[in-house]
Amino acid sequence: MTESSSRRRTAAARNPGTAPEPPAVLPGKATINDIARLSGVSKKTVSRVINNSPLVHPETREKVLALMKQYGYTPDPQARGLAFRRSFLIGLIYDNPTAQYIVNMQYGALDALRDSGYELVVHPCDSSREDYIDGVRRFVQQQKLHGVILIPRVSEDEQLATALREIGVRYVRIASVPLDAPASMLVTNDRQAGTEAANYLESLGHRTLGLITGPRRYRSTIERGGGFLDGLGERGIELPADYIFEGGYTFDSGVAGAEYLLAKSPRPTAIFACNDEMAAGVYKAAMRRGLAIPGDLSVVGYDDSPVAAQLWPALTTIHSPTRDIGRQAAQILLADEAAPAPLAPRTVTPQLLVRDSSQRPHP
Amino acid sequence: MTESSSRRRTAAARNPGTAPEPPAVLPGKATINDIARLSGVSKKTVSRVINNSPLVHPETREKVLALMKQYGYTPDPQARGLAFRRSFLIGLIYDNPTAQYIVNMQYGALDALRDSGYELVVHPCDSSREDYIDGVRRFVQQQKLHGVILIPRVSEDEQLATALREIGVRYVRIASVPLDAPASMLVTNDRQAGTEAANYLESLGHRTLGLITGPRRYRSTIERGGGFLDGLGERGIELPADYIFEGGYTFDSGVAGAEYLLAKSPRPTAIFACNDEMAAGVYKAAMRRGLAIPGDLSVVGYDDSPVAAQLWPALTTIHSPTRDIGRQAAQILLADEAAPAPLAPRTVTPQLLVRDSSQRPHP
DNA sequence: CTGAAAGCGCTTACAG
DNA sequence: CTGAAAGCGCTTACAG
Repeated sequence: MTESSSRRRTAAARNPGTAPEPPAVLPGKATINDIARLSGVSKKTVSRVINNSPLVHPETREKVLALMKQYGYTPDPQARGLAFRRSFLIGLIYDNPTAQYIVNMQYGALDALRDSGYELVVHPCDSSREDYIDGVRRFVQQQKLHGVILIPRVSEDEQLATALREIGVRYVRIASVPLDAPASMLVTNDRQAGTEAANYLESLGHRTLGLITGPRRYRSTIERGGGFLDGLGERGIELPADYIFEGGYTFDSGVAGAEYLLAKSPRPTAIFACNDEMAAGVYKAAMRRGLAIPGDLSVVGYDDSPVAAQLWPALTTIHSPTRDIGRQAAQILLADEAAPAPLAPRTVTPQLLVRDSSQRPHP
Repeated sequence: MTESSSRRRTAAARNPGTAPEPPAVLPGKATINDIARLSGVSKKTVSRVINNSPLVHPETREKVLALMKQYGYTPDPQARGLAFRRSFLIGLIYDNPTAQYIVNMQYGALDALRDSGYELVVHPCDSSREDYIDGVRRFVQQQKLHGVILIPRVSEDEQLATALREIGVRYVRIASVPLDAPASMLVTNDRQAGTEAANYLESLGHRTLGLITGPRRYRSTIERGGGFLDGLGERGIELPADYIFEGGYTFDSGVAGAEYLLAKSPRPTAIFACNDEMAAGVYKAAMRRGLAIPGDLSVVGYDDSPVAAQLWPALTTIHSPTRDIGRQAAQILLADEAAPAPLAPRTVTPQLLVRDSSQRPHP
């Protein structure tokens, strides 16, 4: 009864022997001391219950759990954090990908964090700046994060991964190739998805195709475009180098790529753009030339961003289950550290989503 | 020297008299005790420096500040939080607005939080659920948030605001009308922007116009659409009720609204859609009918979402400085509580952004 | 202007 | 299986 917090308590709570505890909530929020006193055990035992220690008698556990529930007790994350020397926060680190991608990732991560006591802290950064890794390091150390999720393109940066390893924080890298130990990777099989796009267009009958890639320095570019070329190759179609345009994942670069490709002879009957923004640019270029989509030109994008459904005709594209990926990433960070590491990285394969921008070419 | 942390320190650090302190970092992170010991004051004085107390001798302050800098010391937010009984986290609470809107808001808020020691925690929720306020309450109380930012539509919910007031957490509501005390409001003058759209279309010469609104239950709908009607009225144009369609802020509702309006006689020569998604739907309906934009139909949207620039022709729309709004919202939450409350709410007026989807009507 | 003591709500290390 | 003591890194309340 010398615990300071007991001063705030009601008389009933102070004299556990006199009357049954009222189900009413305590004034102010209950603490571990309150639960300990009410259940007649030490706070260390309550702590064991909180932390799922096996070293608690089942009956004791039940009693403590019941009281915690009755009083709506949840441990204070700050106090736990101080004692644990780490917080109950997960960081999401990214450098300016699509808004929808970020948001879906956040929803997914939060799906996994719900009711876990963990929360999500967002940290956008500019990976083109020399000192961005310092910024991430400060963020992680200052907040003593429990773990971080890295999404492309920061996920592709080995220097960042090295810095995080030095700090000793756990992380998950979401990328299109296994860049790290399986336990800290979540692979999106962009190559396979690119192949699927190729197979689909070939099966429609297209033989003259164009490809608009992303910037060469991104792994996703290599995988998406490479998979597309693989797929065509397997089906006996060789895409000449001058039917490949390196875009910048922007709308304008999509316009430029399409202008270039549509001026070629023979003109491609189908274009695969490695993201939807560039595919929207292809629409613009095609329409300006009076080419009908999909009548004169089939277009396939990548990402299934909001614009894909809002273009007319609606864009055939590759759908990546981003929310699900976010959920898995957070789950990996929450998983028991003692669990055995997986032998192979978890892998997700995006799927082709056929809409209205693709059909057989003119005979 | 009986502070436990001193055990970890180097001999040099333990004997401040013997040699000048090395600029080298301490093993592990420096704590308030280290800084206190090194500067020869009590940790309470260091605490005063941290908290900008005026009750510190300038020389003392300088010395402490210098040591803090030399050792890269930053106070532990968890420890401060535990002692302060609140955290250094700002919550962003929202219910499924546009991805770009959320992301811009996050960027803006983080602009303001940079180097402040505060971080941003995101909390999407589903305001159509009965118990969503409980979820927010738990989030705020559990994390002992320093403040929260509410964006539409949760910002329009009086019950939520009441619950937050009861908890005693500060909040900023971003909404199109002043729903609360000026100190906790950030108003986007959607009405004025709607009027601007009307003035613009009238000045181009349009006399037969159509309006596609959002759901009636949103304040933004009332303001955007109302402002548009105001603007037309001021210029002597009365929009008949059957030239107004209540949409749902979705692409499909935009299609439906345009199908309806374009079937009318006389056919409107211009349509104002209260968000860009619905405007994209107008494009689809117009194109299906073989109507050229802007030749046969001018279209104005609202939001300046990514799709606006990616449509063809590029969409004339209303641009709201969302990132700036996010920055201001966070600044309000960080501002000194002792500062005098503003007499009028801060107000931001979105601006018309003319692109290629609007021109004079056919003669 | 400065400091010693007690406390915030938890956990670790040790003992039984 | 359980607990008393000390500690995590700060601040409050009090005293001078």
